[in-house]
Amino acid sequence: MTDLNALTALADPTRRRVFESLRAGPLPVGALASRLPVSRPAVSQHLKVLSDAGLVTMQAQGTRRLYAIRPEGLAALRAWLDLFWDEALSRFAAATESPPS
Amino acid sequence: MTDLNALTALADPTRRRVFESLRAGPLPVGALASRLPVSRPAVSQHLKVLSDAGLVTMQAQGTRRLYAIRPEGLAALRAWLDLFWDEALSRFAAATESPPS
DNA sequence: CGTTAAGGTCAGTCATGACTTACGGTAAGT
DNA sequence: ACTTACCGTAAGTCATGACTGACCTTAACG
Repeated sequence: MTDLNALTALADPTRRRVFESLRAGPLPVGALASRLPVSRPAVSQHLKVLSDAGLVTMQAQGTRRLYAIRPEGLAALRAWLDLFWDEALSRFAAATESPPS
Repeated sequence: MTDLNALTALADPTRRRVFESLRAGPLPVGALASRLPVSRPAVSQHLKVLSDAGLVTMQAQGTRRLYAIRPEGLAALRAWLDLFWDEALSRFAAATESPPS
């Protein structure tokens, strides 16, 4: 079984919100927590999971920690999805060449 | 927050194995259960979740139920991923046009 | 019809993990 | 040095959900 830790990391709704909040650009932990309905430690823990999954990067600025999205972390997941996607396309192509009798 | 039930459905490891086992072609529940380290009821429940997420289809054959992959169920997830992917590409393109001073 | 094969559903158990409060550590401001 | 802002970690609580065994239904086969 392929292990896609990016997938399990993004499965949690609030963690996905953290990830999506980073789309507009890097943010410190406090700013993230203020936008979300959970406490700051919770956000910290989510960021750790995302970081371990290679989905975000951290850059310290004094006591602030700027977190940013790391799109390459999605590569494996994308490739896995394309596996099924391409298969569907080839099946469709085969069906087009020899239509059902 | 975008709700991607396909993502949460595929987050579970054994459920992902069920889904992957269907890549070779449609299979009845029993055949799936025999290949996996869980009981048949467990597989049934996983198939229900996958079905609710639009990831598999069911076709009855007597008392047998043939389950097959439904690739369109992955469309929303793929589109969501491409959101971040394209953003990364455009950022890279922008950085190429105006390199950091 | 009885029997067997195939599979969905129920009820209950158990572990994983998301969350909070409390605490400790570090950097900047006065 | 004291204080304040910012953040990570520890410990503990609680709910979600994955799994199993038992039960029931439906269809094919003798």
